[in-house]
Amino acid sequence: MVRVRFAPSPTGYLHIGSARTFIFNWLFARRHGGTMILRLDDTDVERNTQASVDSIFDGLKWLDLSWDEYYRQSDRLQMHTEAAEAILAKGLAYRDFTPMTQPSDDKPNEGGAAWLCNPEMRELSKDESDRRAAAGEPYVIRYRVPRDAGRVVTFTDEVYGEQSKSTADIEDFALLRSNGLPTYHMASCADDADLRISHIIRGQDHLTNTFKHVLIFEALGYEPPKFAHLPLLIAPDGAKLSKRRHGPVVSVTTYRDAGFLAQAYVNFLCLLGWSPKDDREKLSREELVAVFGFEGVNRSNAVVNFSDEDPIDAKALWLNSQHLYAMTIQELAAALKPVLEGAGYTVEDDYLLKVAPLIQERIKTLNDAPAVADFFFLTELAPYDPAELIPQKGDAAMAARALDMAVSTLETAEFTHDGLDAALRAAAVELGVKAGQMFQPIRVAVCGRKNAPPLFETLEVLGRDVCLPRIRRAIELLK
RNA sequence: GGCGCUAUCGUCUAAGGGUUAGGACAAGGCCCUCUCAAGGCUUAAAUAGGGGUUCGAAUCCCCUUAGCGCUACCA
Repeated sequence: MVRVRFAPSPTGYLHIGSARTFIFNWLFARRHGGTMILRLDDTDVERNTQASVDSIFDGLKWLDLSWDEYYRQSDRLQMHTEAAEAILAKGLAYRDFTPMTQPSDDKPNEGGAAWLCNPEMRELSKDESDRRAAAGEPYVIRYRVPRDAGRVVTFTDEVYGEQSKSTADIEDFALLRSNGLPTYHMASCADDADLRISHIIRGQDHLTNTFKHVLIFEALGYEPPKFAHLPLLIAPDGAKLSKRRHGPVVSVTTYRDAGFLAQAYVNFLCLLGWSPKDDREKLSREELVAVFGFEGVNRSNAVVNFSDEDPIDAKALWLNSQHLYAMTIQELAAALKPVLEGAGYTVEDDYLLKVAPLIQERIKTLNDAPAVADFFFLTELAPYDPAELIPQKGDAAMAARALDMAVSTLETAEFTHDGLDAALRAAAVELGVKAGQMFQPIRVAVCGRKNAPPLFETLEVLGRDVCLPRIRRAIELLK
């Protein structure tokens, strides 16, 4: 039975790297008919915030990612503490009464040898330890990492393969803090054991921590789950993504607010550090579930490509456009409606259904829609430069003639794609100008700009009652 | 400093002993075309460096270099 968990600590917004970790867990669970667990690792009371919890839920909701079970570590503290006490009772851990060092002078062992343990505390007699604890002296419980036998801790990572580390290189890490709260290592392992997690899928920054976790599982008398570590997402400068250094690009809500489709963003994130091993780039959620596996996961960190000028990875944008093109008109219209309304336009469903196909392959994000489709919704066109009405290799007089001809043609033409096509082309021939020279002034008159969807469809959707006044107005502007 | 991990076009990646080292994004060009897109074709662009092993190495081994991670009573 596959049971996986995503265990963020609620100390910030939902980071895109965290989102990717959730997605890989989720994909793995869905692929194997397993259980997805969301667990808030909130043992650090100093740094947890409700705002962060909200941001995590917000982000996951937008990405449309679900979970089957939900826990908070803060609700399970007693179990963690008991687990730590049990390890102490077994003699596999000991009390360390060393006063907490000041957080200010904490450059970790810079230049020096690795800190392993304080032998005085490690070798404290049980009587002495019990006496001092009973007297109320504060202490932390440390794991007594086996040192004598030259032991090597090993595990097999599903992504990184065989891993081993000598216990001589593992320090006596803390299990329980002097305030009685468990450390991350303790709480995480106790929960993973208690929740019968089958696969721990998490960032590679935990790869070396895993040796400690294997030791804890062992002390707990629990067979360690399988581990799969994921390469990290990093910035173009090689540093890990941080809000302070890199800004909003690290937060998933940024992409939601930029008009991304959740499925496209999920697709993009999956392609960072994982590959389906064929040449597919655009994959639907179902396709991802069908092919996701650890064999496709890379071992080197992936760069999210952004810059100050282009804050969003170009490939993410391209993938989004691919998903946009793949949508049905109904789906597209539904996604577009709130965006268009947000821009202040009144949007009728039937009308939107006709507009949507015309802008579908002209937008890369939903947010592009208001600018691309404005003339479909504006009662009065925004001011434009009348010079735009003048076609290539033409002059104002030619533009005026074309527009005059357009008016008379459109007064009687059948307002369908084919009808307009035939009528306007015939008009161009009659005028003795190229089709493009005829169409360009009309396009600008009707759309207010040179770049727009194909003319006949556009006129058809807009209708005669909107087109004729706009063209007459353009003729005025030309004078 | 110690320990661990990693290294293919600018970026995401494929190839895991024998390939002209493939694809995608981005960039350039051409085609299509009523503009813009979309689409098609195309150009440029990579195995970090050095040693081995082998008939043959991007691929296996070692060293160097670089990057990242861990080295907290953070997670």
